[in-house]
Amino acid sequence: MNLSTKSRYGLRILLCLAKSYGTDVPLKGKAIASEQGLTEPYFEQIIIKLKAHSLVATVRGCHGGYLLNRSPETISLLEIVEIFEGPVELVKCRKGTSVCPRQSECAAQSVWHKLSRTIRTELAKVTLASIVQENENSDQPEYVI
Amino acid sequence: MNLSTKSRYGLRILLCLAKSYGTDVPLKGKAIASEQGLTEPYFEQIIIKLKAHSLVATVRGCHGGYLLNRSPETISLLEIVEIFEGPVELVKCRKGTSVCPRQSECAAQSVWHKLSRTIRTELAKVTLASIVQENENSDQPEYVI
DNA sequence: TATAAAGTATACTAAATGAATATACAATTA
DNA sequence: TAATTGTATATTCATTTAGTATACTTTATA
Repeated sequence: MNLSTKSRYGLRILLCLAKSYGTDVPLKGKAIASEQGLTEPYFEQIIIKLKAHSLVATVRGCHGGYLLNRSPETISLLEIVEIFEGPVELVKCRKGTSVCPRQSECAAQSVWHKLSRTIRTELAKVTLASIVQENENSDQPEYVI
Repeated sequence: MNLSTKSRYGLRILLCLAKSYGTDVPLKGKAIASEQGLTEPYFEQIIIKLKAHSLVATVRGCHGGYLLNRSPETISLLEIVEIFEGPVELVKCRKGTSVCPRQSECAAQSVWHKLSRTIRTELAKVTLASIVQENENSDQPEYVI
C-alpha cells in the first residue's frame, strides 16, 4: 500500500506547474528539478510520462520549459497515480483475462474489487486545483489526529 | 497499489475459518492449504502471523488444527491487511521520525495522508462476517461495471 | 510409550520491482 | 552555429516478494 516515489514527485511537479498555470511562461526543467531535489535525468523520466499522457506541454529551444497542458480542475490524483502505478486495483486476478478459474469460490475477490473502486473514486475527487486551493486557505494542517 | 499475495491468502484462510466459527472443530492446516492451493510451509508462514496477532487459535497434537479466535464481526480487513502490509499509509515520510524538513512546503503530503485515512476507514468497515454474509445472500456478483 | 499427526521456526533462493545514475542524442531559437 | 533545452535508453544497485526447503517441537492415541 505504498505509492512509488515517482507518483509523489509527479504530483509535486504538477503542483509547481499548476501554480503558474495561466501565465504562458514555461518552467525550466532544471529549476523544477533542483527545487524538488531531483537530478535532471530522474526528473526527466517523470515528466516524460506526464507529457506522454498530455498533462504537460513542452516548449523546446533555448527559452523552453514545461507548462501544464490542461486546467488544474481537470487533473485528478487518480489520473496522476495511474500514470505511474498502473491501474488502481488491489488485486490483479490473472491480468488481462477476465475470468479466473477460482473466481466462483472466491468471495475475497469481489471485496477487493469493490474496495479498489472506492479508492479510485476517492482519488478522482481530488484535483490539482483543489489541492492548491486548500493549501492557500490554511496554513494549518487540515486534519488532526 | 497492489496487495501482496499474503494479504489475499490471509483473508481467504480466515474466511475458511470464519465459516466454521462456532463449532469447536479445528480445521487442519493441510486441508486449508490444499484447498487454497498453497504449500504447507507457505501456508504456515501466513497463519503464523495470524496467530501472532491472535486472530486464530491453534490446537496442537494429532487432532489439532486452527480455529478463528474471535468473532467474525470483530475482524476487519484493515486489521488483516496491516498484519501483512504494515500500516496502511500511501506515503512514508521519513519513517519513524514525525517531522520532515520539507513538510512545510509539501502540499502533497497532507493529501496523501488524508487519502490514507479514507482508505483505512473503508477497510475497517468490512468484516469477515459481512463478507461471508454478502456471499451467502447473492450468487450474483455484487456490482456491475 | 512410541509414533504419527499436527504445529513452529528459520534460512535460503530466485524473480520482480523500484530508485537512481549515466550517457548519448535531437530540437530549437537567440 | 552554439548554447540551451528537451528526449531516449541502458545500466546499476538495493529492496521486497514469493516461494521452497529443512529441521524441530508438541501432543493425542493406539
